[in-house]
Amino acid sequence: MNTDSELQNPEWRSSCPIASGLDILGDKWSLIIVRDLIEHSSRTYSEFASSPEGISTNILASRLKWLESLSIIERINPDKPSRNNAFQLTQRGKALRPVLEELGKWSQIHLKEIHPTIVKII
Amino acid sequence: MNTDSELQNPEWRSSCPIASGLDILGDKWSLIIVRDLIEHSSRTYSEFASSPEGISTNILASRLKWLESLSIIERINPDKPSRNNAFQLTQRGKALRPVLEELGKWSQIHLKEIHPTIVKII
DNA sequence: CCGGATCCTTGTCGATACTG
DNA sequence: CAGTATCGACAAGGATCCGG
Repeated sequence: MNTDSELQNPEWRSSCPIASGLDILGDKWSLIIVRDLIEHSSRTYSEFASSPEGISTNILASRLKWLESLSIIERINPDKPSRNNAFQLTQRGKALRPVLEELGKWSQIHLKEIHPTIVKII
Repeated sequence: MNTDSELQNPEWRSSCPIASGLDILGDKWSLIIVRDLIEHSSRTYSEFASSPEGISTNILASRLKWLESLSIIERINPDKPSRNNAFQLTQRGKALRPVLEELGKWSQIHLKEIHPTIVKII
């Protein structure tokens, strides 16, 4: 998904909106990052890393770059870098909330039999 | 995701519903299969394979098994096998429709600048 | 033909160690 | 603290083969 050359240049499998959304967000981590930013509104690198799902640092860095290049997230302080410079959702990112809400609702209803300890978070 | 030993036995990263939904559906192909079954209500192996996204046959077979083991899809004729035995959504699978609708809406609005040929399908 | 299984190559993931 | 480097494991993709 994210060899440097592909940053900001996704490969579209088709013109279907659903497939195109999955071209960008169809992996195990991107929407977890968005979820964290819906819950907390602002998050640093190490706060992402401490989420219970346990993303590893290289994957986290690559996903943050990816989502930033797509204007789904942004650095709160665009210049002066790194150290304690947290991320937040853009408008485009905030608009993903209904997607995550519907997914969360579906999971709570339909996964509780096979995943007994599932609980509401968002 | 789908070594034989893991069929029907997903690994849950956390108790968060969103993360759990992504544990099952967070890849590039599973929701494409669900989308096809929302559009067409019934589909054979080769019909899936002919969708514009171009899934390869080994990935398709593995995802169909995976989704079937999770009772998201099912064979229309449970016994008498294979040959032209199409798949359909279960209730659990049909309940994913709002998730796909929200994703499709988001993509149409927010991806059209970077993906000019995006069009509505579902 | 259709529904896969198999083989092989390439790419991506993920753990851990390390650096500015 | 915010990443990058490295390396092994595994998944994706393409091509081809096979049984009914």
